Amino acid sequence: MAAEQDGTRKLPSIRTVASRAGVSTATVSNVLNARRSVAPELVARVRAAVEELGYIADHGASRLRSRRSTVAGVLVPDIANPFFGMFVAVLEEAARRDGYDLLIVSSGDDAEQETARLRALLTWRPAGVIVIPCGDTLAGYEIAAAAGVKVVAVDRIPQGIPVDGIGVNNREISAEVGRHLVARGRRNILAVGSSLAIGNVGDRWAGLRDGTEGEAGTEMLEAGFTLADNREALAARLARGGVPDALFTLNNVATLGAIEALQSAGLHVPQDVGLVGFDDADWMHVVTPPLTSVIQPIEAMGRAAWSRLLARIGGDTSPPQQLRLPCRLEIRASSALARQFHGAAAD
Amino acid sequence: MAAEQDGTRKLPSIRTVASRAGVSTATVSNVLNARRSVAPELVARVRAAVEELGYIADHGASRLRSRRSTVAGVLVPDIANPFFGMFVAVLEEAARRDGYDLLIVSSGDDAEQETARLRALLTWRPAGVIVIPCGDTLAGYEIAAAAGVKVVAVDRIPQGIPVDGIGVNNREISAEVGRHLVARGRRNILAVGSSLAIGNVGDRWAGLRDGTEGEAGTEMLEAGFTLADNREALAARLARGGVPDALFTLNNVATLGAIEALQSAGLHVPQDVGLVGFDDADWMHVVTPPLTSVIQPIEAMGRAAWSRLLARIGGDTSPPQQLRLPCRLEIRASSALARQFHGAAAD
DNA sequence: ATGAAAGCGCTAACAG
DNA sequence: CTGTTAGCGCTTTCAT
Repeated sequence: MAAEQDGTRKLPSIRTVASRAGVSTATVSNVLNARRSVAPELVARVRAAVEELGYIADHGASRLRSRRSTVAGVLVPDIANPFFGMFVAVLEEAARRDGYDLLIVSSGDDAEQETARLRALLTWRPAGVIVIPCGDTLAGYEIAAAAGVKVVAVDRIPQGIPVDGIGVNNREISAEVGRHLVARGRRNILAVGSSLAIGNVGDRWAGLRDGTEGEAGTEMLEAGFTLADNREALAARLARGGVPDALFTLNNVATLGAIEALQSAGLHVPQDVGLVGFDDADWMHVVTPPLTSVIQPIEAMGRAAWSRLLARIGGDTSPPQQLRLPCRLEIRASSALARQFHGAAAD
Repeated sequence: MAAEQDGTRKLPSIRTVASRAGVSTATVSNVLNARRSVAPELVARVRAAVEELGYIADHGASRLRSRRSTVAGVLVPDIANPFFGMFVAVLEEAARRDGYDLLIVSSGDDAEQETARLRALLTWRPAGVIVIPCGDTLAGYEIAAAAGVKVVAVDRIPQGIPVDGIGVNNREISAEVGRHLVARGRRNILAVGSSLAIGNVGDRWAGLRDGTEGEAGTEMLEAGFTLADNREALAARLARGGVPDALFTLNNVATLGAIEALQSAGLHVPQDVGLVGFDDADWMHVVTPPLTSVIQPIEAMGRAAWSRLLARIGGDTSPPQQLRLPCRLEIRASSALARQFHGAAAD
């Protein structure tokens, strides 16, 4: 826990500024927050004093008295995952422009941690919280609700809870992936995702079946959350035989794990196995072959999430909204026709 | 700025808990913070009241009165960059275990933003700040110092400022890269980094020259901070002719940009050009060919940074320490011996 | 338009 | 061991 802070020099407070400018603390506050109009001369004196003293207002004290918070919480599964990192970056930019700072915490895809971290966030009395839940039921939602803290869920939209949700058209775009693979001659598709306990995974899996109905066999592999888990789960599946002629990896970790497992198994993409990944990343353009992937509108999601939260903070009491933003399927060589490549290799 | 928060139900305060438990607020505080010993029975009553009311202490108010802060600031160039994302993840884990929460902000590799964001952090009166500076002079350091906020610099260690610094052995490991490339028959090495204004870049460049002295020609290309900048700067350089027989990319963005530029130019790795990158990432194992890269001890850096900061917060007033952690050169195929291919004219 | 004073939720100092 | 009281830095009445 926090240790003593003996080195903390006493900072100038609003009182220091007030006495230096020869005004009351109320006037300083009004100058700094532009809430009531103040005579130009006093404004100048206050600004000068602030400058000379290097005064920096204490947002905590300000929030305590005014009951207005300018900090928002962000809860993501893992800040080290580039997908979430990019999302947080967008969020930060948007929040900053509206004068908010961000408390960012990770749940590690663990429901218990999710609740614990959410509680930790609430101790700072944020105006709102943007959360990418672990599962389909936002653990600890009631706590936030009871605290009057606005919640916006992103990516994974929790069921049966009255919160705004921002997600993508998982099922539709996955159906498109299914049709694409069928059109490329794939007849035996293995979907690889973390866990069907996650709605997104279920939707993507369902979408794949929509798009392949009657045209190709499908199979689902729940491969866990870490890179190592994914690699090993798929390796084990491939070792069991009945190798599929296409893989649809349902998130970026699964995609990387699949590439590793395929390389270990000596299977070639796209000749032996076609590959389409959900989530795009810069490196997917430069692997051999370049990866066909579903590009999520991360920036739009971040901006939408923030503007929704801001609206709620501002008092919007309309019914919970759910927004599904469209993804785009970027077709590259990893899902090309198998025969094309066989022919090319033979020549 | 912050809007009204009309929806904010009034939360139970420490007074609510106290009256429900039939004790004073001081006793509640003592139970919750374990600062003074309290009779077992009262402890039980307080805990029960906390539970029933769903009480969550207000850290802001607590900090205001106690002058002990349990929040730390983190300032990185870009949270979307996986390198920084991983670093922040390590930091978060370490901080959490010590009861601290993290305010995370990005500077966008812009010195002006760096100062602005640092100021924003200080409004929350953090116990300390961990910063990865943009350049070699931590803009706005005085502000933090004046506020008595402890600062630890990571990755890029600022010069002429009395702060603790955690970095890596850039020069030594880069010399090793140089020797490695020479041993693999490379005689004409191009280093690609963001800008020599950054000490790390300068050190890595110097290290390369150390390791190649008299054995190979070297050249430095300052390619900027974004992926697009890097790709284009290198493409332009390659188009000018005099193509080198090896590239040493000085950070992960440069590495990706280099791969893209080489692919566009139709140059093959390692036949035409050998490639070694500073910074490792999971995807570098699965590209063709796998990339030789310098692995930074991110986890150790994060932990060292946190423990340094914690020590300072705890009152450590020893002279500023600089820690240089060792990197490891992971040799893969991208820096293998060039075959008898001769696309690259070593001039 | 400005100032004086109260009080946000909490903990520290002081009594008992 | 426990309660009472003051006050952290700020914003907001309420007077003027």
